[in-house]
Amino acid sequence: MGLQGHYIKRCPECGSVNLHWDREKGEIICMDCGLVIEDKLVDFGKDWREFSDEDASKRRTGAPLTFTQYDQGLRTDIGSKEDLFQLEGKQKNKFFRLRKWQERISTAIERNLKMAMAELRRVASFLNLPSSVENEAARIYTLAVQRGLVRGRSMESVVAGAIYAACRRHDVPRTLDELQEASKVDKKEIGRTYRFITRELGITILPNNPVDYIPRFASALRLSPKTQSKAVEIVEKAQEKELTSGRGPTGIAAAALYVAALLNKEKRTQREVADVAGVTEVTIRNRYKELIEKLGLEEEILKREKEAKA
DNA sequence: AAGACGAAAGTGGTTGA
DNA sequence: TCAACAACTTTCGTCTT
Repeated sequence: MGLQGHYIKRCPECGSVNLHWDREKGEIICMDCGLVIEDKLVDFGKDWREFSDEDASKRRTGAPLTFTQYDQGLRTDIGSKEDLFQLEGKQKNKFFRLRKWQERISTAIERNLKMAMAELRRVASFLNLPSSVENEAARIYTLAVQRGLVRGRSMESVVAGAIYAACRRHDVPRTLDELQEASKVDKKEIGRTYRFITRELGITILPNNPVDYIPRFASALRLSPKTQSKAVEIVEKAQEKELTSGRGPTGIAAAALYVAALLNKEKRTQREVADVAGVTEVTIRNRYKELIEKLGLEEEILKREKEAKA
C-alpha cells in the first residue's frame, strides 16, 4: 500500500523514501531505520477517488457515514407546527406529549453524544488512532449511553474507556498513561470505567500481546529494525515457555527490548526503556532476569559485556 | 556520578471461601 | 464481603563502572 495523498513522503530521520504505512495500527514505519512516524499525521488526505462514468455510483459524496456522527443522520423528528392543522382534540394533546418527551430524551442524550463525540475525536486524533478504532470507540460509547452506563461517571472517563477498549479490540494498544495524557482523566479512573463498560456490554477482551507494543517503544528508543525484530523473537520464545501469562504486556515488551538492545550492542539504560514503556526499572529487571534465565541467554549476554569492555 | 541490583513495604485489583 | 494473593510500584541502600 502506497502513500498517495499523504503529506509524509520521506523519513524525517534518515530521509529514506522506503516507508511502510500500517493502516491497521495507524503507524508509518521507515523500513530503513525503523522509525515509527506517528506525530502530526492528523490529515490522512481525502478518501475520494475518481471513477469512470459507468462506475460513478462508487464515488463518495457527502460525509462518510460513521458512528462518530452521533445519530447516523437518522433522527426522526416528531413534526412541527405545519403538521398540526390536521389534528384535533385528543390527537393534539398526544402530539404535544410526544413532542415534549422527545425533546426531553433527545436533548439529554443527543447533547451528551454530541459533546462526547467531539471529545472522542480530540483524543483519538491526539493519539493518532486509525478511523476504524475511532468508529469502534464511538460505537462502544453510544451503546454505553443507551444502557445508561454513563450515569455517575464523567463523560470524559467513559470516552477514554471506550477508546481504550476499542484500541485493545483492534490490537492497536495504547497504554493507560497515554490515554491519561490525551484525555486528562486519571488512569485509574480510565481503567475502572474500561472494566465496567466492557463487562456491562459483554465485550470480550482478549489479553493484549506484548509484540504489539514493540514497534512504538523501539522507535521511541531509536533502536534499529534488527533489534526490534530480535525483541519480537524474544517475546515469542517467552510466550512459548509461558513466561508471559499473568504478566503486564508492557513489562514484557520493555524487557525484551532491553535484552535485544544489549545483544545488538545498542545498549539503553533500564531507565530509558522503563520510561518509554511506562513501567519501572524494577519490573524490567524482574522480567529481564526471567528472560535470560529461562531462554538460556546468559552466556550470550556475558559475551557482549566482555566485547563492550574491549 | 550514574547505572544496575535487590530487599522491603505499599498499592490496587482479582479470586475464592 | 473479606482475606489471601500476584503483579507492580516506590523507596532506599549497596555495589560496579
